[in-house]
Amino acid sequence: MLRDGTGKIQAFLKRDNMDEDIFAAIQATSRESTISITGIVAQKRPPNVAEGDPIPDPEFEISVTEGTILAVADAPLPVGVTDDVNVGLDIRLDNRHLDLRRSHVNAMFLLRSKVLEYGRVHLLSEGFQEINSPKIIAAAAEGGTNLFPMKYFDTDAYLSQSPQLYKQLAVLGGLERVFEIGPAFRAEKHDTYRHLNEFISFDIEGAWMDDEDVMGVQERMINFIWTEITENDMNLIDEINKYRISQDKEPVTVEIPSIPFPRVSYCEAIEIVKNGGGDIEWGDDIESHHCDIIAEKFPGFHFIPRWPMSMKPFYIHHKIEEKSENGGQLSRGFDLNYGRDEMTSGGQREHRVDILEGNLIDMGLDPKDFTFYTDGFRYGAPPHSGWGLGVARLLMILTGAGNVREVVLFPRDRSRVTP
RNA sequence: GCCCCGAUGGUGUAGUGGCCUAUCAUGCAGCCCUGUCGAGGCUGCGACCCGGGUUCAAAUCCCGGUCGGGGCGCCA
Repeated sequence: MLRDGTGKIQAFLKRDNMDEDIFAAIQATSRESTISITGIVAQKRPPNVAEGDPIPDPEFEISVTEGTILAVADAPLPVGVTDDVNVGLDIRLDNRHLDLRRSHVNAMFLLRSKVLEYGRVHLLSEGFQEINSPKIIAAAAEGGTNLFPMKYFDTDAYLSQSPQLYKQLAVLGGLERVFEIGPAFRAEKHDTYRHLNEFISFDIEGAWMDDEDVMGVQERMINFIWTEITENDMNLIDEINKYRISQDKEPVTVEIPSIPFPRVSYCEAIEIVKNGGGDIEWGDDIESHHCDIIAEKFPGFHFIPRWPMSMKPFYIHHKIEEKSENGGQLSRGFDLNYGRDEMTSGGQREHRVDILEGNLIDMGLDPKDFTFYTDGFRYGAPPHSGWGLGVARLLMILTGAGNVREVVLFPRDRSRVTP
């Protein structure tokens, strides 16, 4: 059996058709060795089937006349490419180059490429342009998460944890609608199925748009991706499902999510969690176990808009008249969840520099420490909004992967920096 | 950072104090057969994470280490 990037086909060897030495060499070579063959493509002899059973579609094979062994594979293989045995994720990742040869793994990465392609196509169609922002930065672009420090010649620098500031500066500069697909680095010691220390973030930012506008962009983009996959790429889903069925796992289905996605405001979400028996109060974060309760009612994509301002970063916009029933200030920040998992966080940004500085003070921060951010807003700024989406998390939904590591080529987590 | 769990041939596993010179599958080696088609048959190869301890006896119990898994926090 031969396999290359485009599929697999059986090569039929017969002593009479070829040189005896070549026949013996190919017969004797190890699994996964790389060979080149010359031969005639022919329809296979039909298999014997029991009476009454349908005759399968004709298949093709190559009747080999010549061949060369290009590279011999060592044996045994550290991970079986065609073996029936299940292999642990850690061993697979140590040998990712072999793991990728497994057809369902290969299919997952083809699908990943398609998701990025369709996302791009859709954003371009809505007038967004692709940008690239620096990943080496001098200071935090966004509060909260820990940064990886690095040496930049003689000064200290960090790996960027978000393109947030730079995509905003691009919008302020008049690029109006921008998006970026790029890496983000977070020095958090988390260890879960949905976190990595390096991940690819799908980010957009648009001028003259509010939070509702960019939620619209997002749901249309996701709807477009799902639609295109349904129309063009079900062969990849089938390949994944063939494997899943062999492992007694439920096959994945691709159901195009209808738009608009439900909006479950933060205040409603709190009520749902409370009514579902969760211990939560207005002003608390909605934690994973709370999301489980919400997901019972909203198992698919759903937005959670209008978080309390106190829980969102200083750069999120708020309208002073938008308060909760208990008088708490609401914001224009939102999340997009799928079931229990957070896919996106975004919102309308604060474009007024005096309010930006007021937000910092309200949060107990010193505006002097954030001039790298606020200085960009001193010369006029349009209202604008945006979001960041975890690409691997989206892929988890489509592929049924239980871990983001499955859909990231060479994942970087707390305990893995190789290969 | 917190809580829980695990480590047996290359890979995935069975085994909870003596029945283990350790199970099964896959793999590997050799042979036979074969238009077989991720084939079939036979024979063989290959493992109890490391260091201490308890015990007449440890894969199995205890302690420490290393590595890994799951959950939480935080987030995308």
